[in-house]
Amino acid sequence: MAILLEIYKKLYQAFGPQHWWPGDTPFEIALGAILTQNTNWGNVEKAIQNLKNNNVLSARSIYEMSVKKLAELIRPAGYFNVKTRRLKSFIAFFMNEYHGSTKRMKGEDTYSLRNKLLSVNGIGPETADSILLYALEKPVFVIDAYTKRVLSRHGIMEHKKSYDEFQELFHYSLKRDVRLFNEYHALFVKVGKTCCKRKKPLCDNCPLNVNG
DNA sequence: TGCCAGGCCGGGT
DNA sequence: ACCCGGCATGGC
Repeated sequence: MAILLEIYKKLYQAFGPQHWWPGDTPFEIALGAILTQNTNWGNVEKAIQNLKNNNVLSARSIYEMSVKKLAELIRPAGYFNVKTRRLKSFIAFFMNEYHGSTKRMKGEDTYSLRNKLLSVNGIGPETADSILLYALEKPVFVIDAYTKRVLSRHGIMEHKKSYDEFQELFHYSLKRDVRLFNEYHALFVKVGKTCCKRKKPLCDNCPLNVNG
């Protein structure tokens, strides 16, 4: 299955490096992963900026913050009531299990850490894997709506297949490399935003269609 | 101006 | 094991 590597090369040639994740620290990346659930990244940036402007972008600060205050600050990210609960759940887990230290969290075995993250209310497979890959630099491939759309539209895998089935395709086909997984997922988002959009059945000058 | 955005949960079948 | 409604703001 060298096809996945071929696709990667074409996307990289077309779009270049994406410089992900757009966040300064592992903790900020983890928060961003929760805030961006089904949400435009631009809105997430506003929420994170609000936290920064109030000097509360830390586990301890958010842990001690009232629900009302947190909801107010992350409001631009949408679903703010739901996401306030989810941020609180994640940070309670983060404080209890790792004393608010991303280094400690990073030291845990990837497989068991993933299962623990999935047990936190509000963290599903994509959010867990985004934290593992982009915040903790674990070689875990992130599947999202764009990945499914692009692969299904190009006949690589049926859209209805599960998250785990899509992920296995990458894990079995590619070298487990953090840099590769980082760039590849970011490129799926890029191509999904630019030329593989929802309502367009197909697009000309798609870098994956040119030649073959 | 309606559609879309880097999901996930809980209840029902 | 799937299917679905709910959750909400802001940009185009």
